[in-house]
Amino acid sequence: MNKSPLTVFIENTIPASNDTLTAIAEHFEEKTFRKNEYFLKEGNVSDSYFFLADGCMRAFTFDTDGNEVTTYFYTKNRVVFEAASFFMHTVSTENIQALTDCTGYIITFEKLNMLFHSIPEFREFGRAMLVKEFVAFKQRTLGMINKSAEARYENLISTEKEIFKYAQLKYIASYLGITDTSLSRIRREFSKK
Amino acid sequence: MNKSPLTVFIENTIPASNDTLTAIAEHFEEKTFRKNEYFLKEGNVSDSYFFLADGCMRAFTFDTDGNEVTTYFYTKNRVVFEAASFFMHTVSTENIQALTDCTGYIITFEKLNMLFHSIPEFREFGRAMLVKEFVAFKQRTLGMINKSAEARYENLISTEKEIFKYAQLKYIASYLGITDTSLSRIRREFSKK
DNA sequence: TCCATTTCTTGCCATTTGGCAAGTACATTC
DNA sequence: GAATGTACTTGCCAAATGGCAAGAAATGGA
Repeated sequence: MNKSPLTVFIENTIPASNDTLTAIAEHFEEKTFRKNEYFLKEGNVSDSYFFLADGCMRAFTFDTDGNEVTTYFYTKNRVVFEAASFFMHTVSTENIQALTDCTGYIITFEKLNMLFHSIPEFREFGRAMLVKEFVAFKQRTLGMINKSAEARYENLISTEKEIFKYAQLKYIASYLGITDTSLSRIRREFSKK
Repeated sequence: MNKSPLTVFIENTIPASNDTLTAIAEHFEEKTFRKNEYFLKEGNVSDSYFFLADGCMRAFTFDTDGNEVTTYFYTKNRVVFEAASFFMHTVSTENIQALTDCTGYIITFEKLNMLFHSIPEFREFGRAMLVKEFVAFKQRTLGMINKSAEARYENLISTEKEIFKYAQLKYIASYLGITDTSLSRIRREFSKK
């Protein structure tokens, strides 16, 4: 079983010896999701931490009018989990669904906690992953403010081109906070340039 | 020195005995900020954790066009710190400034860490405060999406009325993601109802 | 391969929000 | 209390975005 992308990811979060990294990685299990399958359904607790080795997922929720709103896209070599639910053990208001067939490595909250206790170097990982998620989320959010829809689109396509390969435009539109109609028009203007 | 609001706040984050709470509170120092004084300036590291007993502060940054954007308002009985900078020890891109004269209790990152080690019950506080911040930030953000400016305004005035007592409308406008002109018009329509 | 379904695009027009500039209200200072 | 400055409001028009419906393109079965 080749877990190399996983160990690289762990190493980027907290430095550790190769032996330790391998030992940690051993506790993850291979896991696949089929296209459209749910990683997390709202109303449940997000109690798994999933390293996405290949494929694409999206998180979404519903606004007050009942419209689906995509809140995030997960791509290759990133982890998938809903931090608020995961760390608070509260039910999630978000859904996470596979946009393509996905493969990766999964571990439960419980097992992860066990590892924190048994492997000292790994202890800081829990906090580090939380901080990482938070900072990324905040930057993403602040980077969106006070920009036109077109600017947000250009930013997304230049930084996350992969998403456009897998996600429907209507999902991308709601992620950008606009309608699919508007996104279509923005793309037309953009392609003229 | 009456630190009661502070101990109540700590207790709400992690349950602990009264003696422990008092012991923890003892390590905070009284601190005041004058109106317009900065708690944090961009380019510096947010290394203090400030419990705001009275007054109002705001966080702001600048968008790509150089316009000031208010990102948060801090009110009575909440804590003030910039989580990303605080936990990562990186320089902050945000400013935090007092909107009124403020009083409260402050503690440094270093001292807080010391307390985590010396008071076992307090250990989880660091993680808990991070999770709390994250969840609050995420809810705030998601609550804003796909709502009209007027709906965002109505939501703010009903949940955070206090802010309107202290903050200039132009700050509130940029927090809501609109211009002061638009906010003024929204308020006119709103007051007709 | 053909049909049905879904996704995406487009035209038309409505609504929301912004930009600017002028005017008003309010506060501060001398 | 007059002068100054800042915050806020308003009118006018422009720009951005949305809503709807129809059509085009892509996709997925059978």
